[in-house]
Amino acid sequence: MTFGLRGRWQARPVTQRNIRTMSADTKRDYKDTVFLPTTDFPMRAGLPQREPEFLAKWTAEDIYGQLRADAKGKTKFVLHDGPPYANGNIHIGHAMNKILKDVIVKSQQMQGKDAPYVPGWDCHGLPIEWKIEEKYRKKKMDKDAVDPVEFRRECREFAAGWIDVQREEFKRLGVFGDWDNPYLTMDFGAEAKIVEELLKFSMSGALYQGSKPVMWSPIEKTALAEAEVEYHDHTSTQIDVAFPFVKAPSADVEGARVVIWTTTPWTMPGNRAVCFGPEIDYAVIEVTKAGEATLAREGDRLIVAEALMVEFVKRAHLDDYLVIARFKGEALAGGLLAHPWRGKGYDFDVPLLPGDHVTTEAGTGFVHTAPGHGDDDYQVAHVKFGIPVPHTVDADGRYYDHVPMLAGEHVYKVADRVCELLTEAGALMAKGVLTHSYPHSWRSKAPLIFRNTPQWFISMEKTGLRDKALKAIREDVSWYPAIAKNRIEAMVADRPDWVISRQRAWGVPITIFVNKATGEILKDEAVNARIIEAVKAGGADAWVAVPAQEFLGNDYNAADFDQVFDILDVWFDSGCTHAFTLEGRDDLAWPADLYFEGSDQHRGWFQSSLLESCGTRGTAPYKGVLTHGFTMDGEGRKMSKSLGNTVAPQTIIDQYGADILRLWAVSVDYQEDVRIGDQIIQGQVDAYRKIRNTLRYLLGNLAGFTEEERLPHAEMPELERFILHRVAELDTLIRSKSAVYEFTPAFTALYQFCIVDLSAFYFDIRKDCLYCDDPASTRRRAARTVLDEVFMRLVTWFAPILSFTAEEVWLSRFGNAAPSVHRQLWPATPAGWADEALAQKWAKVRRLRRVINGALEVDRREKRIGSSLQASATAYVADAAYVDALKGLDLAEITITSAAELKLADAPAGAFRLEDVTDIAVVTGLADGEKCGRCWSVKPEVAEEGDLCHRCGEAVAAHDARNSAA
RNA sequence: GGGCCGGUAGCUCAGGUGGUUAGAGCGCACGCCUGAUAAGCGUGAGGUCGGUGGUUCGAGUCCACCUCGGCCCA
Repeated sequence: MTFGLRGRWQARPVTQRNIRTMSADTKRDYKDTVFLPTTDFPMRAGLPQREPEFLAKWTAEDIYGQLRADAKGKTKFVLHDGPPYANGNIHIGHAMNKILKDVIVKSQQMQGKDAPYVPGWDCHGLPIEWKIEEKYRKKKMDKDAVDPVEFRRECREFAAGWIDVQREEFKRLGVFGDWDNPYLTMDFGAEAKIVEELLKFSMSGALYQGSKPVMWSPIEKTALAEAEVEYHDHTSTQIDVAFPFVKAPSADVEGARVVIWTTTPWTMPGNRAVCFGPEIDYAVIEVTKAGEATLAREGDRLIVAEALMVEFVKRAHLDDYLVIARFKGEALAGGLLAHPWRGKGYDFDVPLLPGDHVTTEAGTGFVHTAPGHGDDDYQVAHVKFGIPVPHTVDADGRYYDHVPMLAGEHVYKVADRVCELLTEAGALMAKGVLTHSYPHSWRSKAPLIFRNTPQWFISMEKTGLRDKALKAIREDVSWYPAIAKNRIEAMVADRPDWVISRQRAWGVPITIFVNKATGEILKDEAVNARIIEAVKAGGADAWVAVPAQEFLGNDYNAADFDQVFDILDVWFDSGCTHAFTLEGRDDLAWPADLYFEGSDQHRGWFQSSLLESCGTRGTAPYKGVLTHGFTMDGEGRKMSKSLGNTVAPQTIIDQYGADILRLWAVSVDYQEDVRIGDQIIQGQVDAYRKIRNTLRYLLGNLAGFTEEERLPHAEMPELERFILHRVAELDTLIRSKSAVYEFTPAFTALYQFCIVDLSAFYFDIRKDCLYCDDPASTRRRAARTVLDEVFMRLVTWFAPILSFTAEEVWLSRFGNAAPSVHRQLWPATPAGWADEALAQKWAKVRRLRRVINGALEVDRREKRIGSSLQASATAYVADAAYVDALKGLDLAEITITSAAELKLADAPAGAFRLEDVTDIAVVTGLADGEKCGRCWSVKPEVAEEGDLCHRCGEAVAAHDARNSAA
C-alpha cells in the first residue's frame, strides 16, 4: 500500500477520465449485478393532489372508528377541544391549533393510549347575531320587528352552515376525530346542560343581581358591545366645575375648591367621586383679577394640576391669579368634597380618590367620577372603593323621577339646564364647546351614553369560588409552559365578579324567576327540573315558548315573579363544555388530561371552564393546560386584513399540501408567538423534500427484505449498532418530549438524524455494501436489518406530524391493503441498543472521518481526485484512544476511500490538519491499483487479477450461479 | 397607561446553576459525484447574542433603564 505527499501527486497526475477509459470497452458491464434501490415511491410528492386521496381512504375505512376499536380498554388520554366560533373560514391560527392537537392525540395513541378526539363548536353570541341583523337591515327591516324564535332559528342555521365549512377545512388538515359527532354549544342537550349548570350557581347562592354601566343607545333602547360602536366627531358642551371641601385633607387646601372638567354635563347628577393622580403636581391658585367673561369671582381659591393651570385660566377667563400653594396629589388622600348641588338633594359626600388613570393631558388633573356613566369611573369608584352605583338615567335617556331638579329631562337636551343650575350654585367656572371623537351606534348612528343597568353576576367570594379556583391553579393543574400558571393565577386573584348576563337574543337564557316582592331568586329543584327538561326537549326557545306557570307548577303564581329574559355570556356556554362533553359522553372522561389553546384563553376558556367547574364541582375540569402563541407574519408582526399580511392555510394547502403546514407547526416554538411567511414555508418545503428522500431511500433499499434476512443485534457490525444506539437515543428523547407536549426539539432531532446520521453518514458509507455485497453477506443483512428498524421507527415517529406522507410511505412498502400506519404503535427499543461506550468510540471515528474529508477536499480542489474512491489516506495521531476506537473497523470503508489506515506516529511535515482538530493529521494519495468494474473502488488486485476486486468477484460469481440455477 | 411574555447567523432552533475563539440543520457560495439524479456527498463564508448602562477577574447568561414585537387588561 502506498501513500504519498504532494510530490507523489505531481509525479503521477491521474484524472478520472483515464480511470474510466481503462475498462470501458473491454470489460463486462456489471450494472445488472448491482443491487440498486428499487421503489415506486415518487420523489416528488404532489401533496395537494395526493392528500385528498388519503382522506377519502381514511373516511372509507373509518380510520377514527378503527383507532377507537384498537385502543378499547387502554388508558384514556383526553384532549378536550376548545370550540372555535362558527362564523367564517378557518385562519392560520385555527390551523396551527388543530394540527398541534392532532399531533398530540396521535402521539398519545401511538404510545399505547386510547386518545379520542371530539371536536366542538361555539355557536351562540354576538357576531352571529350581527350577521343575521345585518341581513334584516339590508332588507330595511327592524330586528325588533322579527319574531325572536324566527331570529334565533336563522342564527342557528347560520352557525350550522359555518360548522360544515370549518369541519371540512379541519379534516383537510389531516386531523383525525369524531367529525360526525362533534359537540355544539347550540345542541339542545348542551343548552339544557348549560341551563342546569347555571341553576347550580343559582341554588348555591353565588348568583346575584347587581348593576354595571354599559354602552347604551337611547334611540334603540339597547346595550351595545364595543364592536358595535363607531367613533365619530361630536360637539359637546365642556364645563369646569368647582367642588368645595367638606373635609380638607390639609391646611394648604382649606377654603379652596377642587375643579373638575367634563364634556358630559348630563352626568353631573351621577357624580359620586373625584379622582386625582397621586404623582401629579397640583397648585392652589387665588383669583386676583376676574376677567370680563368670567364666571369666577375675585378671591376664589381653586385647585388644578400645575401642568394644566394655564389652560384652565384661559378657559375660565381669569385676568390674573396667584399661586398660593403647591403639593403632590397624594396629599389629597382622605379628602371629602361636597357635590355642587348640596342642599338640593345631592347631600352625599364626594370622596377624593387616587386613580392611576388620571393624566394631565387635558382638563384640570381632576376626574369627575360618575360610576354609572363610565367604565373607568365604575372600576375605580365601585369595584375598587365600593361606592354604590346610582341609577340616574332610564332606557330612553331620561333622568329617573327620583333625580332631584332634573327628573324627566332627556340627557341629550340637558346641558344648558345643568350649566344654569351649576351657575346658580356658584360652581361653574368655565363653559365652552368641544368637538371630539365620541361613540355612536353603528346602527342608528346616534350618540351613545354609558348607563347603569341591572346585570347578573357570579360572585367570586360568596361561595368561595376565588379560593377554590386559586387552589386548583396552584395545586391541581400542570401548566405548560410553567410560567402560564403565574399569569392565570394573577388574573383569577384580581378579577371582579363574573358578569354573566347579556341583553341579547342568540344565546342560552338565564332561566330564573325573581320574586317581585322580595327580589329573591326562586330556588326550587322541582321548578329547575321542569326548566331543564323543557330545554332538553325544545332548546333554549322553550324559555319563551312555554308559559311561565308551567315551569312554576302549582306551588307558585306566575304573577308573583319576574321571569328573566337576559341571556348568558357565551363564555359561560363554553365554560360548560366539560359538563356536556367530557361528562356527557361515554368515549371521554372527566377531567380532561389536557386543554390546549392560544395564550389569550387564560382570560377566556381556561378561566371560564375553571370557574364554572370550581363553582359546580369544586375543582378544575382539566389536569393539564398547554398554551400556544399567536401566529405572526414573516417579520413577526400581527396579521391583519388591513395590513394585507395574512397567510391563509387554504393557500398553503393548495400550493404545497397540508403536510407542509403540519411540518411548519411542529418546527416552530409554538409555546411562544410563531411566524409564517414565504421564506419560512419554503424552508419547510426543503425540509420535507429531504425527509421524503430519506424515506424513499429506505424504501428503495428495503425492497424484498424478509424476516429470514434479519440479523440479531449481537451479530451486527459496530456501525450498525452505533446507528441503533442513535435510534435508542432518539426514542428516549421523543417520548420524554412528547410527555411535556414539546414536539419542536423532537422534530429537530429527527430531522437532523435523517440528514446527518443517515443521509450523509450511514447511507453514504453503506451504499457500497447495499449495492455490491452479496445478499447473503452478514454485512449486508445487518445493514438491511438496521434499515428496517430505522424505517419502522421513522415512519411511526413521523406519522403524527407528516400524517399523509407517513401513510404513503407505509402503504408503499406494505401494500394498499395493509392497515394504516396510524394504527401502529411506536416500536419499543430493545434492551442493549443504547450503548454509550460505543457512542464515545464512534465520536472519535467520526472525528477522524471529518479530518480525512477535509484533506480529500484539498485534493479535489486541486483536481487530483474527483471521487473519494480514487484516494487513499493515512491518519496520524498521538492519542492511542483513536487506535482503540478503530480496532476492528475498516477506515477505508468509513471514509469511502479505497485504502486508509491509522498510524500512532508523528505526522510528516506538510500533513493536512483542520483548524479545530489539532490531534489528527492526514496524508492522502492515490489508491494503488485499478478501479473495480463493479464497485468502483481502486484495488491492487484489480490491476493484478482482472476487472473485479475480490469482494465483487465473489459477489458476481454468486450472482451468476443464482441466475443460471434459475 | 398597567400585568405578563419574547427579541441568539438570511430561516428554524440549541445554548442547567455566569467561565476558553457562541453551536446545529437548512439556505447561500464553491467544488465533487453521476448506480438515491428535478437526487446524493464535501468544503466554506455568515452572528457587536435588540440597545445602553451596571454588578463581576469574567455576561448571550445576573440587575436597571430603553427599544421593538406579542397577549391580556385599562
